[in-house]
Amino acid sequence: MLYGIAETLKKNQLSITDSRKKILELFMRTNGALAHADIEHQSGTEFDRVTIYRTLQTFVEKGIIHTIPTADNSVRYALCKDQCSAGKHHDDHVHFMCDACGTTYCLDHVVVPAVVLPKGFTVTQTDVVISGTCKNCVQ
Amino acid sequence: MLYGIAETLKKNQLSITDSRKKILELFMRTNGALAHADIEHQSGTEFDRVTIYRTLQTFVEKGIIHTIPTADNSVRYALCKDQCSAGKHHDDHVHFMCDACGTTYCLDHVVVPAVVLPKGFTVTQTDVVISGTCKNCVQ
DNA sequence: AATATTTTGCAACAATGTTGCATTGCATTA
DNA sequence: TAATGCAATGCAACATTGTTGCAAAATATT
Ligand SMILES: [Mn+2]
Ligand SMILES: [Mn+2]
Ligand SMILES: [Zn+2]
Ligand SMILES: [Zn+2]
Repeated sequence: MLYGIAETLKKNQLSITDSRKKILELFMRTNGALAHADIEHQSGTEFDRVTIYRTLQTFVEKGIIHTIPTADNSVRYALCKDQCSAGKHHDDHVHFMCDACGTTYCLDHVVVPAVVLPKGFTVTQTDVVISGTCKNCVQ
Repeated sequence: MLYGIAETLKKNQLSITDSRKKILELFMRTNGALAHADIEHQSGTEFDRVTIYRTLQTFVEKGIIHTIPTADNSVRYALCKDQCSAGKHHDDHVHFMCDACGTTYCLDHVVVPAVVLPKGFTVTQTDVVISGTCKNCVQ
């Protein structure tokens, strides 16, 4: 189920470069979502901002990571754990953002509830974003 | 239930200025959410960008409008129809964004479903953002 | 009408994101 | 393994979005 770094890149027909390896590795060892600034500071090497933008965009297109909508409209990314592929994301899980520590979690086992809409509305995608206190911040 | 423009401003201890009147009026006659750019172009008078930012911020603080999280992380605002007040929002309704026309709806009568989270997680706020095709765009 | 308080517009800045292009690095093939 | 073609990177320049300080203007209060 879990693939290595080079393996994941190859499987998605991406050439193996230093930035892609380091950024993907950071996602794999991180518990929670990452913002652009996190990647800029924690990826080990100092990559150009533009390179990071382009790498993230490529990963999203290939179905390696997904973006997360947040209540404060900050952009965050997390690894896709489902069977996502190029152009087709299936990340139907709930996202949780802790008000105390700021961590954003993918709650992969919490299924998004079905919502009944008024007549005439067709659903393509449902995003559930919950904020509150996480399991590490309760006292 | 529906208050006038000056009335709403007074009730929230806001002085009645041209920008606040025009921007609040725009919200009241608009069906759906507004982005900063919409307000800049449709408020009738050309207000400074900064004035618009500050007016929106004030309205959010007073509970006159609320922000809407979107899948594409664009910032949108809509009138609060519930009993929101300074510092306390109660906009527990589902938001819908049409992929065809771009309109963002507050579905005031669609209640946000309860979501059961893992042990240790405490919920403060649940946002449900649905995208798809709206009632005006189905063919 | 005079005064005190708020709000506005401007300028300057910060943060975030995009594009074009020369240089560099990766993958392929000989 | 060396030569080649193609893709990715870094840099510069720019665009968009949002923030802050401050003088001038507008609003509220007396
Ligand atoms: Mn996720
Ligand atoms: Mn709403
Ligand atoms: Zn936490
Ligand atoms: Zn529509």
